[in-house]
Amino acid sequence: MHEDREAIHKAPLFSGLFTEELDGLLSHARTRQIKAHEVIFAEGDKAEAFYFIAMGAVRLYRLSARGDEKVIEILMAGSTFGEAVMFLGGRYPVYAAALSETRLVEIPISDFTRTLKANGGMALRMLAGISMRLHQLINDVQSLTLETAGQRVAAYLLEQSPPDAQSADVHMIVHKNVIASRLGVKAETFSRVLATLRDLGLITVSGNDIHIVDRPGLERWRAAVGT
Amino acid sequence: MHEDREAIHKAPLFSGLFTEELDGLLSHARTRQIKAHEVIFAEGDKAEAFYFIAMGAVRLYRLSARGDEKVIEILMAGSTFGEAVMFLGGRYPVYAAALSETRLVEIPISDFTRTLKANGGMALRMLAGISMRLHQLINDVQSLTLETAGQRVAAYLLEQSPPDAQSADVHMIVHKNVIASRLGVKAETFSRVLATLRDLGLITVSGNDIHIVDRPGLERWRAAVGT
DNA sequence: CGATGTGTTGATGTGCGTCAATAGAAGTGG
DNA sequence: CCACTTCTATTGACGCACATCAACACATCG
Repeated sequence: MHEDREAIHKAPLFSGLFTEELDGLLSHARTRQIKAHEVIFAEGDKAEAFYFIAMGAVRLYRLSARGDEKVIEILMAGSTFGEAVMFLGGRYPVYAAALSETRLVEIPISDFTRTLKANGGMALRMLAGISMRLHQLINDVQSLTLETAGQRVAAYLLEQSPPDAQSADVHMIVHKNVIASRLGVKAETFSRVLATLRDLGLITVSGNDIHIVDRPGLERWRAAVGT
Repeated sequence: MHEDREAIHKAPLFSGLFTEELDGLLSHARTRQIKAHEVIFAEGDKAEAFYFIAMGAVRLYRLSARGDEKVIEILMAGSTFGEAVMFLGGRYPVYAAALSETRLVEIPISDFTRTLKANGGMALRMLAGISMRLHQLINDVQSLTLETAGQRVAAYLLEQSPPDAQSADVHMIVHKNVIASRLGVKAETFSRVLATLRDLGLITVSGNDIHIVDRPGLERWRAAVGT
């Protein structure tokens, strides 16, 4: 039926669904092709659907009264978004925009709640998924208040690479200013931190590829100073 | 049966339960009396129960590697905590400690998940509750990155008072350093902000009671400068 | 090949944290 | 009920991490 059926079935939220349940969920789903930088929904918009990213990448963000932007989350293909907020008075609490050419599967909320009621396990998996995001946000709040910019950047590099490796490669798919905003840092500061890490011999940078030369050293630098 | 039965039934999460369901939920519940400053659980502890606050107040917080503390949430009587994280690998992601003499009802997770499976509506209400916390954390992340300390303090005062009033009274039950940490500010800065607001004639302070003299003015001050 | 966007680096400013001193408030014990 | 300790809050002086402003290097693209 749907061209992205298989991919959707692999998403954590839906992996436990039976074939018929998935069909029911997707019965009114439609595919949307989104151009880079295009806004998918705005904060305050009525939430009538949530989304599965079949291809591309999406950023969720907030705008301050002065127009400054804070990226809350960066989402890649295979993720869902918008489902965590549907229960919240029916309004999206964030903006969503495509970071690159993106293909989305748009699933109406009504189909979703119907499937949810019929499938107890799905409710539990969804609770688990939302809990993970909750946990992530708690981490963000902590690091925004208790850690330096340098520590946050280092933490980002470390969590983008396997924990037990001596060295690793991190490829930054999205623009650096987006990552910077996600980390709660200005783009200039992000650049400077990478420069000092490079000068310390902990990493090498070429374009959007960062090679972590000395992971343990990076961990130590993070714990010790972060500046 | 349980002395706090009625109060528990009024909590949003449980208000839709039938009598027998509530009985099942509370069948293994026990009451715990907690002294001020006592730790209820630590980050990383195995999550085997969640809690209803029958009396008193609780703070949820994180500790940095250097021992610095960030208050994530302040909870008063009638609230539940710990239920949002049970799905997360069975570990609490935060510390919980009593802010004053506190009486808790401790409900084992096993009873909870059983009730959850039997009651689809409860799963939905729980999703709604977690979504609210998620929303709150998104707000926190935004204001920590895009607003000044002054704006956060002003926002706190404004959300503690009715939106349409010209003036209002805010009573701070917990110590100012706890509120400050919740807002992501040092206690000294919190004190200074209140002082400038007082000097501007927007509020008056006496002990733990703040009187908002000019709410619209406070809103304007928040939007305009925040410093 | 100019134009536009992204990243780097330098100079400068400042919001807020840090350190420190003091004043009250609250609790303790005789 | 009053000395004494202990804790919370306030206020000042100072420093620093990071933002801001600005100039420039590069890359991409029509």
